[in-house]
Amino acid sequence: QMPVTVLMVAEKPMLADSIARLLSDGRCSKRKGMNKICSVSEYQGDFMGQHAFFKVTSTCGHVMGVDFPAEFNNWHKTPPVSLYDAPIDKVECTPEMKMNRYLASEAKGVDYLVLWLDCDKEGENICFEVIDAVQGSMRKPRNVDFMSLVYRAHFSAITEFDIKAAMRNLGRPDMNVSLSVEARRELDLRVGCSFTRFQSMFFKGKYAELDGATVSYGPCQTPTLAFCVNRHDEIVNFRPDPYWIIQTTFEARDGSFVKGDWARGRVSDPVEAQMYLNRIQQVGGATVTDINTKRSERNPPHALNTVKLMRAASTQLGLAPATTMHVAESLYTQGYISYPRTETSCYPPNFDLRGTLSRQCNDQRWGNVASRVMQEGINRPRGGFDKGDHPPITPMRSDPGALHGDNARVYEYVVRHFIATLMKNCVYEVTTAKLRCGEEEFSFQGKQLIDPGFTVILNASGAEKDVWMPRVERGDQMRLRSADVIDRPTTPPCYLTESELISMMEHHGIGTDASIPVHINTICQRNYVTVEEQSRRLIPTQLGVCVIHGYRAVDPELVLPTIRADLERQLELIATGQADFMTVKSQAVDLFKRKFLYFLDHMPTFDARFAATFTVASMEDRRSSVCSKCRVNSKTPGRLYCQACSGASKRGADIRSAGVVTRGSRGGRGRGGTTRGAMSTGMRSTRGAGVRGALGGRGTRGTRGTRGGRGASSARGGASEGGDNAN
DNA sequence: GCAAGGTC
Repeated sequence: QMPVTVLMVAEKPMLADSIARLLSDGRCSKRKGMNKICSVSEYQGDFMGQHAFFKVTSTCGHVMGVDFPAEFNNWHKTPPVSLYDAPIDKVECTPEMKMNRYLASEAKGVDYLVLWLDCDKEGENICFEVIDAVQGSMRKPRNVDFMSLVYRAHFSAITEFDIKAAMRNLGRPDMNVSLSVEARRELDLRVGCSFTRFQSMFFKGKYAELDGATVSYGPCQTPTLAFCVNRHDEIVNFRPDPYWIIQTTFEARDGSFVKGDWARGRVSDPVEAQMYLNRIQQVGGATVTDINTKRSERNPPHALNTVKLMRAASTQLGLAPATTMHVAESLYTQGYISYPRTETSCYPPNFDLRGTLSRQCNDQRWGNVASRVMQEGINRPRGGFDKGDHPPITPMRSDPGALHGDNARVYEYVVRHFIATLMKNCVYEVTTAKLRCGEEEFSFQGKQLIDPGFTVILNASGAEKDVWMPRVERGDQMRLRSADVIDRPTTPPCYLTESELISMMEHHGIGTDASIPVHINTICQRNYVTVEEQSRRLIPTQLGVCVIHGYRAVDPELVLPTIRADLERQLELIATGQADFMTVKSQAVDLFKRKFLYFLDHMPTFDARFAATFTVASMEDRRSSVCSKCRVNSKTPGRLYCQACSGASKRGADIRSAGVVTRGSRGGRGRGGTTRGAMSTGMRSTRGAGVRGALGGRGTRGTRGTRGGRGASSARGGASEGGDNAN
């Protein structure tokens, strides 16, 4: 009997390898695929009761991407609003990989297809990309529905147990889930590109400091920026609130001094504070009324996942998330650490904790701690979540001293974190003494470390330290050595740290573990924020602030962190089969199209924030060929500054330091003129036919009239919606 | 040239 051939496809080369090894009990042979990136592992076995020849390979993430047809990618010939109705092409993500051709060639003459793509929405979508790629070359018996030859493996961990169980219980790929991803991809493209193109063209040449910058919008990047600007606004709008405290020093029996914390904390009236001070000074001493010792413990951290690594590397190593992931990737490919992109924060049940730990026992830096943990026995960590993607990030082998720089530092963190997860709680005691001074109460505290536990290896900033306090007993009398009224204003919050921003993004479901560093990079590259070197705090530039304030004035929904969650909720209806793909998609496209048209109508409102911040590039300025900053006669036509100076502005220096503007009458007219100009550039089209004639095709007046006429109710609906939202 | 999502 001839064996059947089964093609199995995973989402990344490394996974194909693992799956083949696990399913074949290590008896598989491996060869390189024709695209040099993927490989094929082959083995013989059993499939549906038949003798079978298995070929396990993979894609490399998505096979296909979305884009507009070439003729829509000319910014000047395509009105941005037409991107809401434009056709969308699927193009190969990475043409060099020739992924479609590769998959088709491996599928030649194959009888069955088993899809091992990641068990998330994107993975379900890639399933159908693979199906499209192989459908033409698989063997198709007559009178058999092709999809009956296609199976989907559902697995939640890359372990022998899970993978073999998945193979025994194969299901089918879920078209609805895939369609929900398709809808999201389409929407992100239409919305992101339309707003970005329109804004960039609107502002082109308008303000000196912007200098032709791309003014982008995106459903992830913009809410991310909004988090930073929110904090900026809190800081700017902060009004210090004065308050008064009483600072006291008491003397213990042994002659040592200790500061007392006033039970009232603070008062808002200086006269009142003075009154209390007088009373306290009259009493002149205090009695210890209570001593209370409380035991506290801190748990070791959960197993390390991507988000935690990025946050720790930002705060403790001062590395940008993108840098951290780049370094982690390189450590992974060199075999130092496990796969670094994972959401899972607990070890799988059969994880070899002891083996992993034993490989660290000879290291000079932490070997003694690792050995001690080996001897005393590891503390199996509790808590954390298994997201079913990959095991947590752990060290795989020791470093013989070969690693340097950031590689060494990230590796060290991964090792220290791993060892910490296997150690005991940090235990300490806090002793609080209460004092009575007439009617007033004070207290002071001391802290004693009982067992440092995991904190000896993970030198986190919050490591518990001993805090000294004098020895006192209940009933002790303590002399008041000093008492003063101190006035203190409340202080504004600090700018967001990168680590806090990552947490907020994760909490609101903005981006994924893999895309969070990308979005943070984007808002830096677009000149919306700068990162303070030491603290890694994100400080919005004037441009960043203008963009967010502009949207808030027109349609605040566009920058809310919920905008993505709301969309995902709609898409979930597609995924669960409760709603039709086309219906939900066109509703969402329609909603954003209305928002976009509303935005166009209210461009003067949006622009007002920019006009109040930046210098209008006058016509003379634009015609002049002398750079207005360095006065060198080498300026690119149409730009205010020469190449050298505008290069500096691209790094953010200019926009940050941009002064407040000159709003002359000429500037006002100039702005109006530019507005119309940009609008008509955006709306006028000679190629209206394929693009829903109503929105293109006519002159400026006609366009506005036509749009108003055709979609008056919807456009107005958008308007009132935006208005309601503003309240 | 534009978004966000995979992965290398």
